[in-house]
Amino acid sequence: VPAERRTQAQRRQATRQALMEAALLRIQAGESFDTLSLRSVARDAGVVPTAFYRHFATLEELGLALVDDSFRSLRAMLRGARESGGPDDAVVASVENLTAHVQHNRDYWSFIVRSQGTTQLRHAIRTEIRLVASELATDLARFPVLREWTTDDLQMVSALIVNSMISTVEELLEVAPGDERREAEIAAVAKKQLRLVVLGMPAWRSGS
Amino acid sequence: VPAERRTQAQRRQATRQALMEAALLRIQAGESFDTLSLRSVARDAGVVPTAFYRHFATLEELGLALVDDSFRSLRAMLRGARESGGPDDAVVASVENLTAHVQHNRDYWSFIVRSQGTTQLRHAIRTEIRLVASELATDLARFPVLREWTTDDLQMVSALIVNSMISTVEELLEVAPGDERREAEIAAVAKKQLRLVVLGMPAWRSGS
DNA sequence: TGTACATCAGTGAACGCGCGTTCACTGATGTAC
DNA sequence: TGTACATCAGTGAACGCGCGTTCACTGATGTAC
Repeated sequence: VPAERRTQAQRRQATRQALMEAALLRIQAGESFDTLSLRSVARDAGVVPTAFYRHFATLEELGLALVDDSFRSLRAMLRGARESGGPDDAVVASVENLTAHVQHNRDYWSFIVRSQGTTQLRHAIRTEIRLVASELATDLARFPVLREWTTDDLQMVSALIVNSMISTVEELLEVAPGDERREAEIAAVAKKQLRLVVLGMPAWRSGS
Repeated sequence: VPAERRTQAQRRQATRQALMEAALLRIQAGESFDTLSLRSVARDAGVVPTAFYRHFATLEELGLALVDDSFRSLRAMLRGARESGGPDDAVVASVENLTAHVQHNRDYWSFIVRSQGTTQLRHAIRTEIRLVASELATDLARFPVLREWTTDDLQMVSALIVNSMISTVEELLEVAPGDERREAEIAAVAKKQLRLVVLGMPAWRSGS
C-alpha cells in the first residue's frame, strides 16, 4: 500500500485534511458549525478524539482554517470571472460563474452561508422573509413607474430590496447599541443603495 | 403582592413569556439558537427544567413561537412605513423606519438574523466578504460609466452587488443538488437584479 | 358563603449519555553517527 | 548500509460535567354543588 510509503509530514497533512473535510461534510448535511462536536468530527475523520489536538487547539481554530480555504477558492473563482467586456456582459458572466462555483463547491459555500442554524428554523425564517417580499411587490405595483411590470419582475426587485435591507440589519446589529454615528453611516449607505435600485427602474423594460 | 391575585392562566402566560424572553436574551448576547440548552433557558426564566415541558415540547417549538412574534412585530412596522408619496420618499422613510425598529427591537432582530453561528467565526466570514466587496469596487472603477464615482459610492454599489450575490447563493443551496431547472431560475433572477442595478448607474450622480 | 374534589403549573430526584480534556502510552518515522 | 536514539502522530482509559427526559410529587387555583 502506498500509504506506508508516505512521509510522516504527508500523513499528518492527510489527517488534518480529513478532520476539515469531516467538519465540512457535517455542515453540508445541514448541521450548524456551532453544534459540531470535536468527538464527532474526529470519529468521521477516522481518528481518536485526542488526535484532534495534534492539529487544532479548538474546533474554532479548525473553523478559521475552513474560512481561509473557502475564501481562497472563492477568490480564485472571482479572479477568473473578471475577464469580460462591459459591465453588462460582466453581470451575466459573474452570475454564471457563481452558480457553477456553488454547484462544484457546495461544501465551502454551505460552510460560508450556514455556519448557522437549524434547518427547520432557518426555513421558517426564510418563508417569512419571502412573504414580506411578496407584500412589498404588491405595494410596488401601485407606483406609476412600475404599473406595467410583470409580476415576476416585481418579485425580483422586491427580493433585491428586502435582501439588501436584511444585510443592512446585519450590519446594524454589529454596531454597539449607543453608536449613533455608525448607525447613521449604515443607514446612509442603505438609502443610497435603494435609491440606486429605484433609479434603474425607469430604464427597465419589464418582460424582456 | 399582585402576583398572588393573578389567575392561573395569567401566571401560565407569564412563565411562557419568561421562557421566550430568556431565549431571546441569550441570543441577543451572542449565543446561537442551536447552542441554547433547555436547562439554561429554564434557569434564566427562573423555573425548573421540567416546567419547560408545560409550555413547549422542544426548544425548536419555542424557536418557532419566536419567529411568529418577531415577524408580527416586523410586519406592524412595515405596515406603518408604507404611508409615503413617491418611491423615492418611500426609500428614505423605509430605511429610517427600519433603523429605528432595529434600535428598539434588537432582541427580535438578533434572533431573526443570528439564529446563527459563533461570534468569532461570523466575524471572520464578514471580514472576508467585505474584502471581496472592496476588490470588486477597485475593479468597477475601471468601467467608463463609473470613472467619476467617489470611492464611497463604489463601495456602496459593490456591497449591494455582493450582498445580492450572497442571497443568491443562499437560495441556490436550498435547491436539491440535481435540480437544474430551479437553479437556472434563481440564476435568471440574480442576473435581472444585477442588470437593474447596472441600469441605475448612468443616472446616479455620485457625490450627491 | 362553604365544602369536597379535580385540575394543572411547577417541583425535585434520578437516569443514562455524549461531551471536552488529561494523561501516560506506543510504535512507526526520521536523524546522527 | 547498520545501529542507537529522538521525535511525534495517533492511542485508549479515565475524569467530571451539563445535558434532555422520566417520573411521582405538591400545593395552589378553579369548579360543582
